[in-house]
Amino acid sequence: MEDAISILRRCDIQPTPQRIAVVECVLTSKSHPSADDVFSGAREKCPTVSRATVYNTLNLLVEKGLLRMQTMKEGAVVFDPNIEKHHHFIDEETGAIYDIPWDQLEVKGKRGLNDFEISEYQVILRGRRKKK
Amino acid sequence: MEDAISILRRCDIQPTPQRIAVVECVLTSKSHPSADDVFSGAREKCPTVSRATVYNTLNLLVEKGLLRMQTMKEGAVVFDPNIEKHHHFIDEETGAIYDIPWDQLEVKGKRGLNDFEISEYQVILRGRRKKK
DNA sequence: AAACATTCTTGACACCGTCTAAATTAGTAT
DNA sequence: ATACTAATTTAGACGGTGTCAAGAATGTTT
Repeated sequence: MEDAISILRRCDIQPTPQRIAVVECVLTSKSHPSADDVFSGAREKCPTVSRATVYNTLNLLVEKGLLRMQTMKEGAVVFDPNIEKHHHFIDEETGAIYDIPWDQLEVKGKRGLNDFEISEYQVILRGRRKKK
Repeated sequence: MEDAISILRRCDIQPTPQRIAVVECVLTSKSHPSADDVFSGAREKCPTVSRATVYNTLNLLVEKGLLRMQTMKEGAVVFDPNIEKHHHFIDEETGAIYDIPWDQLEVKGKRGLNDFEISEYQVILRGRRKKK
């Protein structure tokens, strides 16, 4: 697994201890951390890191295409390290977000969307995850 | 067009001047007002209405099924008076949200979603609206 | 009118995210 | 190494969104 420093270098971002902590945290975290989740995690590795640096770094990573920003939960944006195209399922009871592989849903557009130039899309499903 | 008082009565909500102002505002507003949009509008009809009352009323209306709450814009929830099933298109330049009629897109699920009990879904499209 | 229940307002509060100024750090040149 | 410059980080202030509690106002019942 590529380590945080190489990742940062590959993206022309200077690897500082703070940024390394953020990257390590994002990559090992559950799949859809909020900025605050990352902040807490990064604090453990680098106790002096500030809120502003975490936000700055996350935004940098989004700019460079390492993360996607998703506004799905109320009140807070979440970050998605899965940058492949995929859909999302939101458990209405727990709020958990699950990735749905792109090819498990097929979306077919009918006529009538001529006014719009679509650059991307995704399906957002809501419901309950079955306890198996 | 049904007036605000009848709408409130129909939903077993006591029609007070403040609530009437909120309902009138939501129904005549552009299609996806934020809570703050509604607050500003309601202030014009009822200058003493408070922020808290606007939030309370909007949540009441969502409970009763008169509005849908959507978390699509960053930083703020928007309310959708269109409670028919429909999809959404978000203009990435302007942030404007357009409704896409339900039958203009067809979503077909493949096998593999057995773990999930889907209660609702929608497609979110992003891009640019063509200036015709 | 008195008692009661609803509703509304005000102001305080918590949270998210951004911004700024100042301090620290890293990088470069001498 | 030293000095200089640029990049980065920090702490705290700030604005916006949304919630909450206490009291004031309103309406209803008796």
